[in-house]
Amino acid sequence: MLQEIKEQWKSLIEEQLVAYYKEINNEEITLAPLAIQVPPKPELGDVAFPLFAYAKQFKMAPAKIAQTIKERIGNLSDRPSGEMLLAGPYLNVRLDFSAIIKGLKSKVDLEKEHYGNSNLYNNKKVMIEFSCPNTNKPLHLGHMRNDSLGESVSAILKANGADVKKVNLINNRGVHICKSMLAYKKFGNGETPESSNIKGDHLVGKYYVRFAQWEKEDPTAVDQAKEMLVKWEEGDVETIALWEKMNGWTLDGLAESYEKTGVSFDKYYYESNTYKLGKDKVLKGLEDGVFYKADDGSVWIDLDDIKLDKKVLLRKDGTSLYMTQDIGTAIARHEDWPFDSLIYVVASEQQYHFKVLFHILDKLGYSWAKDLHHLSYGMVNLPNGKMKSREGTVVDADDLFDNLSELAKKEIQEKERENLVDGLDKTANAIALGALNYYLLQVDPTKDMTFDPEKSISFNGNTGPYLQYMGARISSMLRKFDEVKDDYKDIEFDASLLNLEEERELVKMIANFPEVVKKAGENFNPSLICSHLYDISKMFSKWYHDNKILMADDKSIVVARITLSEMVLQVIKNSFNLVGISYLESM
RNA sequence: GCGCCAGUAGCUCAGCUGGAUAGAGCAACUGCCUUCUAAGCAGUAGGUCAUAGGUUCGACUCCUAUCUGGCGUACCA
Repeated sequence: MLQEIKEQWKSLIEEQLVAYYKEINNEEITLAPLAIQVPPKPELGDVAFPLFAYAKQFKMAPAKIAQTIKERIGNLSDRPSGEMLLAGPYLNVRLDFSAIIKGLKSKVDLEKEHYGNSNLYNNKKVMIEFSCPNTNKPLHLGHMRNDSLGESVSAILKANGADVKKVNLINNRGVHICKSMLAYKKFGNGETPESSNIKGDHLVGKYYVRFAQWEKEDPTAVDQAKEMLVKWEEGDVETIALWEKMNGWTLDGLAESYEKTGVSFDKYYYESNTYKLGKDKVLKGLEDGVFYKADDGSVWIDLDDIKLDKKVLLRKDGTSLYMTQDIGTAIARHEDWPFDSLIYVVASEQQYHFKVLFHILDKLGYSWAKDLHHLSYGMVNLPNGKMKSREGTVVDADDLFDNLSELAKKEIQEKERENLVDGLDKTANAIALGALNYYLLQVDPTKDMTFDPEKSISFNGNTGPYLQYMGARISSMLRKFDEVKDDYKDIEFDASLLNLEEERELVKMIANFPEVVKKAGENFNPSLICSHLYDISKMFSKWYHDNKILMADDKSIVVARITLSEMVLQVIKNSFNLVGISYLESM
């Protein structure tokens, strides 16, 4: 709606430019397409058309061109609605909003929770892999960024029409897994999550750390872990039994964490199930001459054709590696569910790995290798650098969440809103999660980010709770309106009453929402939703503060403003769904 | 060494694919609760957009070089 009118103005101005040029030079001209921009200040209008680009061809100052075109269009009897404003070299238009608002209202009313959705990925089957924990330790902040991104991008892709399948890959085999097993075997004394009262993933993590200590004392430790892996791949009964027990502990613990943080999957893959397929495919590739065998028996690929070095695919002892497993997993997935696209949400440090993986799959002759995409996200660092488990600087996911929830709870109690809220713990958890997700998604996914445990996640300012608070205030107001609704039965919605600057801005942001969703979908970028969400909330807050809505003197104005508030709330709710923030009716 | 990425206010981040006076939040200071939730609103202060060149009517944005930092280049994942 808004977009169409902008386009109409654009075409008209382009038309007039051509006509004007012909008039003064008596020849045809082809012009570069006119740029459509948004003026920096609302009082400058709603759309801006910069005319710099034509100065050379016209041999005329852009301001002069703008003025002339404005006059020419002014003389036309038939032109799109809106008022032209001259701002030096810019020809701006202040749009007539009543028609736009009406159209927008019926669209939002009709589409409700689907408002903003696009058909960008209609009929596309998109598989998205994220989280992918090791079964040797609990989740930390890095995983949380991964999980937030995975969930959010999934929701955004769905909103853009895709058929999305969320998959997890449990990294439950390899030397590192054997490390915690070995340490447990040596130092565990039969301890269990029940006997120690430690959450399973944390208990296993304890032995992973224990291994690191032992490794320093005993130089044969790593070799022992490697031997264990060989035994594991041979199916040694005792090793497998221990492995199953400890994996079970971790997975139970992880399931609990996922549940708490709103993370879920349509399907789980386990490397223990796919590595063999990977191995087979590598051996097949060896037969077909795609790979080669070194003297010691290890299998390699030469990556000279993509200007990289060589990469090992099977160890000399025959066991498989990360790459081998990922080859098998990808193939298994495409067989299970032939996707149009598979997105791997994995940290940027693994860019090389995926470049090579995609290349290998292509070499093996899988045509869908070109549909694989690595959504590479930046690291989460601490103020003094990287998180290091050995130095105990890892920010544990469970601890972080619990701390935030506790803070939220205190805040509710301090405000004496315990009884006004829909369950103290429930609300506190929702606030903690909203704060966390918004914090992690606000930043451009591709960029590294810094997390300061002391002060990073707050509940004031540009934060999740701020947004939830705006939602709750609108919700509260609408409830109050609902009680007296009958008094307004006969009042019709009059869009022309919404002509304050803030109201026009809110309308523009509502109208713009679908484009934001689409762009976020194109770029796999939830931060775009976040900033739009913050902008509209902030604008609403200012408007709400400065103007009476429910208490406005004129009944027609009440209806107009309530209607606008409803639209804003719908956009806020729909945005929440895309970035993992729960909508709270009261907080 | 080579490859990829980044450098914007004291701190954490935006900056719409080259346009108007570079914006938010936090922290600091100042106002505003007999009015729809003060987890709020408004204001003050804070910038040589790492540096130097180049392209252009116009550069935080594009190009080149330099400096700084991160990551990768494992028979770890």
